[in-house]
Amino acid sequence: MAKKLTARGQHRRDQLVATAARRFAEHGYDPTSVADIVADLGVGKGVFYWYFPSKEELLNEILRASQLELRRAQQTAIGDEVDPLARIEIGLRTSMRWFAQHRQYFAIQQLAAADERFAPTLRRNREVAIGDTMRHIKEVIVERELVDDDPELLAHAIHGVVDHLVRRCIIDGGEDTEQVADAAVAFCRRGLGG
Amino acid sequence: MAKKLTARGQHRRDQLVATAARRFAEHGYDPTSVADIVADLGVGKGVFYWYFPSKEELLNEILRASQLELRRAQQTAIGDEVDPLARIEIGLRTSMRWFAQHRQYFAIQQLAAADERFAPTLRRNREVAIGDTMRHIKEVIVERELVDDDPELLAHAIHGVVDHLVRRCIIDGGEDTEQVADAAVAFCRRGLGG
Amino acid sequence: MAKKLTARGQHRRDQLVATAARRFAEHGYDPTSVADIVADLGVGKGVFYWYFPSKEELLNEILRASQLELRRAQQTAIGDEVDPLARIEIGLRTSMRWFAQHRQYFAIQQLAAADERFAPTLRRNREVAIGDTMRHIKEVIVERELVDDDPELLAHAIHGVVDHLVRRCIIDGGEDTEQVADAAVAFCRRGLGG
Amino acid sequence: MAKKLTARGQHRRDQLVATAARRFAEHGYDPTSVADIVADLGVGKGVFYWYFPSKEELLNEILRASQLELRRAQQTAIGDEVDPLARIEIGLRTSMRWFAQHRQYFAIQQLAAADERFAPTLRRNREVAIGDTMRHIKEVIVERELVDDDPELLAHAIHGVVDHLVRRCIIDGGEDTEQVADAAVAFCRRGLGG
DNA sequence: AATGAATGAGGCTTCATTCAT
DNA sequence: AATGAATGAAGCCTCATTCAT
Repeated sequence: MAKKLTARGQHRRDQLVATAARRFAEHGYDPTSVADIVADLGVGKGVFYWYFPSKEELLNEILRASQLELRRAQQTAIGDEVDPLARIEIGLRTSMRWFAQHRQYFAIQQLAAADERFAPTLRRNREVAIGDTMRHIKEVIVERELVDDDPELLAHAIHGVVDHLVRRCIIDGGEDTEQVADAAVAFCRRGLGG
Repeated sequence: MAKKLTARGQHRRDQLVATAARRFAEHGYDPTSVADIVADLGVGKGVFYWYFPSKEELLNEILRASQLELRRAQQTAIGDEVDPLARIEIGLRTSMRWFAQHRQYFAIQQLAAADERFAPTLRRNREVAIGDTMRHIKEVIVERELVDDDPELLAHAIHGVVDHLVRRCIIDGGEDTEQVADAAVAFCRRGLGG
Repeated sequence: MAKKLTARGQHRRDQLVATAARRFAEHGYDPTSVADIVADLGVGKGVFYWYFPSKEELLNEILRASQLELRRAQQTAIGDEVDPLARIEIGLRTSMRWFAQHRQYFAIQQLAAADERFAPTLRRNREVAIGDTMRHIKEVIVERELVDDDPELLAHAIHGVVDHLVRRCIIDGGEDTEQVADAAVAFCRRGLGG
Repeated sequence: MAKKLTARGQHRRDQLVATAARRFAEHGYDPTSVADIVADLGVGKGVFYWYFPSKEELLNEILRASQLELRRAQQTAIGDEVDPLARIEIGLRTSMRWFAQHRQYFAIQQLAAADERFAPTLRRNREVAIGDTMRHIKEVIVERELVDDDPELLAHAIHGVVDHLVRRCIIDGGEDTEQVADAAVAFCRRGLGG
């Protein structure tokens, strides 16, 4: 599937992804042309199609890759923590920090969410993410015998809190990431029946 | 500014707005061409430009008009209610019901939010909406002597709750509007220090 | 051929001609739309086509009418002057004054001269004008026995002087019409062998 | 600013300029569509925009380039001639021959002169050309102590003679270029006080 | 691995003209 | 006489994609 690339080729490819991600985040998907992207790097148009089959597939790949990165960051941070509530807290804090540091990926997700062409990729991403959170929540429910709660709904609620606070408070509002994360953690712990 | 329109003209114009809104909501702004819109109505392309100066301006107008409609619905529902907390509750319930019934406008707002071309219009809309809510919140703060709280932040929080629950629970999740609204009201009343 | 018009109709028609002439002179023929013209008068588009069969025909008419007017002014000024050289001088002075006072018609002639669609009308106009001048010149030639000179060439030369001095000195340069006319007269009298 | 072009690219570009110049000269600027130009060469529409940013800019470029060419021809012809009057004569003859051989550029200048979109470029061109002539005239004035004459006015007069004789006698009238040039030279030498 | 060149469909918009009322 | 509405061809330009070198 994936082409073998030389070190130089991998570098070029990374440059293209980074440049495209920046422009997509700043101006949107359709308003960003392939010509814009390659012009930013000062290379010819052929380069783009050497590394990616199409502009649409590039955005799909950005969406998949960014989620993969975030997920790895979460797994590394969680390590072998045994308390499920603590794992949720770590995951949540990691998400907020990661989006605060990679704002273009947050913007790209918002933009893709309003575009039917990327719905399948986003749906798959969301299912994975919700599944991760749900596993922790189920353990919490078992531990605390909260048999009436729907773990999927709770997972959605947590993601909603993260999503909204990142956008309005951190990105738009410029507030301190750690403080906002503290508030989010407090809210979600209570929300999970603390 | 606004052209004089006959009854027939007003009807055509309304048809164009409705058709465009539906297609924008379903497929996005850029993927919807003016040709698509007029083809849906079986009229010539010139018709579009008789009523609107540009495709971009049409979406701006949809954004402004939809907010105006929602606001009127809220004002009618609030009537001369004197309790500020009750006014907030009515406004919130009205919003959720209105978006549940006019889902295309919700979709259009999401789509515009990811597009720099519509940022000015959305910002103006948001300032008006936040201002409305803030007026009620300030009265609540005075009544309850909650001098430490920032009314603007609280207003944002309330709008965030409405926004998110409408999207994930009502539109995506298909849950019952009144039940979701009950939850939102409960949360926001507690959030305002109830 | 020509429609019977009420007094009010004639007034409307004159307004349209004047408005169109101004816009043609200022912005050119193609860049001036019928919509521009009627909008200037605040009337509907149908009005234009009530009075003129097409935009192209309107410009043709402006060209013919303006030459007719200028010619009448010359004939009135010449009256029954018997000296052919004096008639030429009067015609020349009248031309320059008339163009100085009706600059839009000068601009329209320049513009039409660069447009093949109006070549036939302009050619007919020019033939009439050259013919007028030639008649006087022939008398001069007979009187002075200048049998070697070509009256048509001399007529062209005179028109060239008028044309050029009007454009560069009067219209572009803003110099005094009478002084420029004096110079033109002196030059042409010498040019005719004075 | 200017793109790097391969030999093939430069050839294509030259073809486009030549084709466009011919059509502009024959039919005018607005009546010539980009589709016409590329169809003449049997290439796709995109080719045009690979080489030029817009149709308007192409005409501007033609105006600038043609004046540059003429000016070079004059400078080459003048060489190191020391007599200013002789330099004026050489410049004038070169102009008339050049326009006789490149009639499309003469037509394009006329057409641009009636179009406000090209006024800035034409003004700049004219300033350069008038400046060239003025330098020679000033020397003539110093040599002959003609302190009362305005060099700029005289330069305009000379250009007017060239302009008019080229149009009416050479292009329209089909007369012999050298004979017309002789007459122009004689006239201008006398005009400069010979 | 990369480039400049080319394609051609399709997008937005304009406009002369026509027509029902 | 006049209007608002409509038409649809045509214009300029963009762009994802392909290709020869």
